[in-house]
Amino acid sequence: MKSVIMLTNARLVHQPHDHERCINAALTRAKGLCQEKSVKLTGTRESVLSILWQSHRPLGAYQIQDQLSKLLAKPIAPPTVYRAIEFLLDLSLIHRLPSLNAYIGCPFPSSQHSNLFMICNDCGSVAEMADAVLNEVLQTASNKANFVLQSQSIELFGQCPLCVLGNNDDEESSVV
Amino acid sequence: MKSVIMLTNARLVHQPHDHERCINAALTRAKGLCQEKSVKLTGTRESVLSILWQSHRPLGAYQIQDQLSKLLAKPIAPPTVYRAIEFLLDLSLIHRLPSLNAYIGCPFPSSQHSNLFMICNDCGSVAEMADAVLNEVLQTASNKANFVLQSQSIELFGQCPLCVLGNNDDEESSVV
DNA sequence: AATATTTATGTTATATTATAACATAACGTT
DNA sequence: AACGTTATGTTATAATATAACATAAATATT
Repeated sequence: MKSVIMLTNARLVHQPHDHERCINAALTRAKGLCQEKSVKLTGTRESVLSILWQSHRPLGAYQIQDQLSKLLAKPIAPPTVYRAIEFLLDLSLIHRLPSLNAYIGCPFPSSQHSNLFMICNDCGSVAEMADAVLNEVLQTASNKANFVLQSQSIELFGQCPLCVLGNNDDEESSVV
Repeated sequence: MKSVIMLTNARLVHQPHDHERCINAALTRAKGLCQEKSVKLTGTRESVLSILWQSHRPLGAYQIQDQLSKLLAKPIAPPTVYRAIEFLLDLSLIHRLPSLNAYIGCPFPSSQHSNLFMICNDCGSVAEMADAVLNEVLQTASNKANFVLQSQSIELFGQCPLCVLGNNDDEESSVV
């Protein structure tokens, strides 16, 4: 029996929505998780998380740096950014998308799940999905090869529903 | 009806074998494919492909550069390497592993297949697998989200059979 | 409260991966 | 041979990431 059949933020990502709720929910989750784990969500870390949640598009480390510098109104060096990223990655509050060298907020941290991402080649939006069936298939495939599966990175590239419909006129700005 | 149920080089990768055959087969396939497509497998390109086939471990661009410089006995600049890489990637003679910023020879180019890689965290070996069931599941997942799937990158990390058994003493050198 | 210890951040420098831009050479066609 | 095309050489630099050490802030210990 599986605890999770499927979990995704795809519908949310792929249609207009009250994005403030996404941001608030993410920050609330993060605070709870940090308390739970007795680690500190410092100002810098919270700022980076909040920056990553400004949209459903991933940001590169140096994009984060730019925004963090503006937000804090002082110059920020790369190590500061990468340290915050590392902290957030460790808690699974964010994910790294290896194909893009970019980072994105995780919509359901603390739930055990595979990281499947649907990346829109047009607008750059990224939706995450956890699918029990997929995990089983991957496990089965690994078993066949006597490979002991420890972690995985699944990136799907294509067109999101909005871009398929062509309604996504200004693709660089339309995805919140 | 599927043309391919499952295709993998996992058994080969994960056990001692006559690796010369791997190399020769890869070069032969490459020549055939290039002829077929009327493109040229120049010396540089063939050298890079051959370097990538020296083992079942991926190499970074600058590792390729080192080896290419030695092989050709003259200094090689990055663009030369990246051009050869691009050429080989376009023909699917090699793959890029985004998580590793590294490149590896493809054991079955010209067959339509998803790129699933099983990457050993211990010895660094990489086996490739094409699985029709997996592709279906990914297609289904995409459909559920109205996402039009165009391409994918699937990387599995874990322990290969040899490393699980602990027989892989010198892990850096044991995987041919 | 003062001190020590740990944790987080600042700072400087540099490693690693990848590409842009332009020059030259090799090749194929007429 | 002259031409256009394709491939490679060359130089410089962009983009991503980390090492190493210094300082500061927070927490614990006395």
